[in-house]
Parts: sequence; structure tokens; C-alpha cells
Amino acid sequence: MLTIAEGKFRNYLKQKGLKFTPERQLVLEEVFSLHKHFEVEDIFIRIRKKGNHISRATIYRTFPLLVESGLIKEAVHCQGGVRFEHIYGHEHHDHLVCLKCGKIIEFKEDRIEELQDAICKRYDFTPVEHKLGIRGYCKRCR
Amino acid sequence: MLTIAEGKFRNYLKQKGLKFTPERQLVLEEVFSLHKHFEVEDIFIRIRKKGNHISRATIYRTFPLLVESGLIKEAVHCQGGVRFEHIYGHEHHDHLVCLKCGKIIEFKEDRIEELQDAICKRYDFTPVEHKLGIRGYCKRCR
DNA sequence: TTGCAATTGAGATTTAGTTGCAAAAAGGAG
DNA sequence: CTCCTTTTTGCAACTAAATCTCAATTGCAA
Repeated sequence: MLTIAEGKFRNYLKQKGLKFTPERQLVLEEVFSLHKHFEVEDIFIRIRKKGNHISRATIYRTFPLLVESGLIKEAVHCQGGVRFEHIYGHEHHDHLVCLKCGKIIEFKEDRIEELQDAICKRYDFTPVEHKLGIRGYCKRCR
Repeated sequence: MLTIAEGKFRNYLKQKGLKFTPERQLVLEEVFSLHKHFEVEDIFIRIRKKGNHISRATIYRTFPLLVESGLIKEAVHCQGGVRFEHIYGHEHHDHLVCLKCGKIIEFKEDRIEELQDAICKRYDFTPVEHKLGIRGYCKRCR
């Protein structure tokens, strides 16, 4: 899984004339060791905790490359910070966000794609991606 | 239109024990003189251009009140900054965002509400609002 | 092995937004 | 209308997130 992602990343870098450095590898590994939404700071702290050295600037510079290469993307914009999530190895999904406890429920609903196509046809628009976020209250916070 | 919005705002403020000040009126007027997405800085500049004085801090403090009172809301999270749009006097709609030119097309599609209800039922979730943003290319940028 | 373009880290810088505080003003009570 | 309490304002200082600068370093292709 990580190996395949690494391959994808290496290809992307090579094709852009960029280099696969130890720092970029650290970021990639850390990103794929998590299985939930994460932000720059999470990755920074985890790499440092393991005793490896990296600067925040490097992580900030690496994230856009991971996005560009199709491995991660900006997640639903929830509370405050910018959060990311994996794309690679995950089906597309959307989010329910609880306004009280902040819990995020992921869901999958194929009819959204159908709707997207119908709407885009109406406006002569070529879709690349969509993000649907439903905010409200989960059953425990209601 | 503005008068009614002002009434709503006055009611909200009174009910919270807050005051309707000339500065808040300026912000309200400026916000409702625009008919598209806007951000704090836009409002600041427009008020200053008209020769009125106001500080950025006051606008930053007023926006949450306008949101709380149901007059405006944070719009689709497009490129960079936080943008707002009117709620009052506008039906709910969602957005197509062109990745190249940044153009925003608003659309209305009732089936999204139906889908939302079906999904929320599935997860025992009580929806308050949703935001659907479709990113892609408009017909001129394709 | 060499050379050059890309990369890194550290800190400076930018940008967006928030906060503390003293002076000013809204607006209800009398 | 005046008084009094509470809120509001503006300014400047501050914070946090992200970006940039630049010298030193390093990958990697030839």
C-alpha cells in the first residue's frame, strides 16, 4: 500500500524533474501511517516524536506535491484549520460534520455523481471533483 | 430590502442586549449593496472609499453578528480567503467553481435536499445546512 | 566523480484575524 | 433631557498559519 503510493509519488516527481529526498519520504510515510484526517502540524509532530528531524517549511512544501500527485487532497473544510485526507486507496466519499462535537462521518452515495453530471451538463461545465459537506447534529449531540 | 434586513439585524441585537451603532449600520449597508460574494477586506475598502471611517477590527467583529442573525453566511470555500454571501432574500443554492478563471456559477437543485434527507436518515443525523461545491472547468476555460 | 539544478532548514516576513485597553457612545431608567 | 451602566470603538500590539529568502547541502544524471 505505502509501497505503491511511494511508487506513484516517485513517478510524479521524476516526471516533474523533482527529487525523491529522505525528507519527502518521511512525510509520505507519516501521512500514510495515519488513517484519518490530518493537518501539517500533526505530521510535523509525529516525525519529530520519532526522533527524525524535519522543518515545518519542508512539510508545507511537500503537501502540495502530494496533492498534485493525487495521493491526498484537502478534506471538507470543517472547524478552523485546513485538513487533508488520503485519496489513494480510498473511494470518494463526502462528510457529515457535527456542529457540537466535531465528529466527522464519512458516507458514500452514488447518486451524487449522477446529480453532478446532470448539473454540469446544464451549465456546460466539466467537473473535476466535488465536495459535499452536511453540517448538523449527530445522534449523541442532538 | 435593506430596510427589512436592518430590522432583522436590529431585532437580533436588541434580543442579545447589543447596540445598533453607526459602524454596524455602515457594514450592513455595504454588505447589502453588493450582489456577489465578498470578504472583510472588500467591505473595509468600500466603506473607506466613500469617505466614512471604520476600523478593520470593527468589521471583523460585526461579521459574526451578521452570520448569527441569519443575514449572511460563509460561502463555498473557493480560492484562499474566507468569502461570504447573503442569505437574506436569496434562496439556497450551491456552486460550480472554475479552477482556471475562478468564476463561480450558482445553481439550484432540489434533488440535493432529497438526497441529504436520505443520507441523514441513514446515519441518524439532523442536518442544519449543506454546502456542495463542484470544481472543474467552465466552457471558456476548458 | 563531477556539476548543476533542486532541496533543505532557520529565521525573517507576510497575511489574516484577534485581543487589550482607554476613551467614546448607545440607550434604558428616572 | 440627563445620568449611568454597559457595550463599542479604534488603535496598536499580538498571535497563528503559511510563505519566502538565502546559504549550505544533496540527489542524480552524465
